[in-house]
Amino acid sequence: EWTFNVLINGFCKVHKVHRAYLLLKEMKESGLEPNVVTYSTVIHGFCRQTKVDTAYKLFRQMVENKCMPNLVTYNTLLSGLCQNGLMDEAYELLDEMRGRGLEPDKFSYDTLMAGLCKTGKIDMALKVYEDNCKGDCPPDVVAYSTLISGLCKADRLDEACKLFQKMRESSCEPDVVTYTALMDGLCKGDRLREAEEVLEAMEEKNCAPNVVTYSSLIDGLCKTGKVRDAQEVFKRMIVRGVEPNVVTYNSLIHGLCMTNGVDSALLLMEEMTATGCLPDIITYNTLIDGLCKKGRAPEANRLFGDMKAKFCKPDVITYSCLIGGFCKLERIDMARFLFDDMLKQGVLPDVVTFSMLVEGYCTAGLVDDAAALLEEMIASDCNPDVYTYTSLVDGFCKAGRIVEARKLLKKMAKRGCKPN
RNA sequence: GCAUCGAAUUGGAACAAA
Repeated sequence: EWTFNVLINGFCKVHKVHRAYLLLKEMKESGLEPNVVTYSTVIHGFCRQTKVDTAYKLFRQMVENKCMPNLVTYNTLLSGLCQNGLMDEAYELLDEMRGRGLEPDKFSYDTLMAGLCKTGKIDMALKVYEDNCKGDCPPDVVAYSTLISGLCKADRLDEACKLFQKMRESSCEPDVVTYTALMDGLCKGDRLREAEEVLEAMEEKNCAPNVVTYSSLIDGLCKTGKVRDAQEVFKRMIVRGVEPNVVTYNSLIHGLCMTNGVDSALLLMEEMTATGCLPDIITYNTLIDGLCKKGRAPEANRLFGDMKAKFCKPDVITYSCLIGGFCKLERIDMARFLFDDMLKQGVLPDVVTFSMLVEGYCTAGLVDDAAALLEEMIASDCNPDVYTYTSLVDGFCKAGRIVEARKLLKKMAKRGCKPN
């Protein structure tokens, strides 16, 4: 049994949930009953593939087989719901567990708070925290890190700093995740002085920065226009024996692309490959976008070919960047070709893809085609947003067709999209 | 403890400016 569980967990960890599930069935067929750990492991596997409904099916199956879910099982499902923003269902599940006499533990609360932060309900997360401060499940380092990260993402940096302070007063030691979350927020908010203080505090506590800490710092520096400094940090991390990973490279590549350095960025991709760090879809998308923004869509198209040759499957972002790139060059034929190609490849265009093409048609003077595309979009169940409408309104205006522009303005309001 | 929680990376509009 133990052997099966270890093996099943291994398959889940390498994203082979299906094989894990087959093993579970094989176990049953050979007369060995899967236990609560087996089920929880596979449920976790499904949850991390965002297949929550499949996870639920297995959950019901385990109950049918008279295997009682425990706290870990519930927490696993809870996490699956929270990661997918299904907070109402999460609360229901919490009630259900209480009903079965399973009191939520710190894992449950930490999971819940993470879900609330992720869905923008940070104040509710803070409420959970405050209640727990009074109750018998005091916040741990994970709770604090979750909330600090959430406050940062909600642009509430001062509150994040205050909470960090409170944490230290409450004798709960921050760890590398806590420091990194706060430093990341401060960097992105362009409060570098304070970010440095956090790094110094880390050093004092002998808490070593890891690859996430450095990557986050590099990204923050890039996003606030300090690519040179980011490059210095990149060198420093290597000196200190922390190996850059694909995220580190991607951040720097993005920074270079945004600052006239697309060619250096391309070189950096070569360099990463040479050091055995393989580019992923984000690397390719970043570079394709960088080239497109510089009016170098044909080169981006070649990179698009490279990525496919390396079995990196283009996604909706890849296509959107390319479509935008060719629209910018007013090569609307090529843009449309790519749009049809993505449909053929089974990649669904989203509101961004459509909007770029609508804009492309407009700038190429093909306002009627743009209007037709808007209809096509609605027909394919993709809701236009302010961006889409604004492009088309602008297209009509620039073509001197003010009456139609006004009509469209009314239409968008009628469709529940408020003009800004 | 054979299973559950927290931190980093990619795409779109108008106006103004050139």
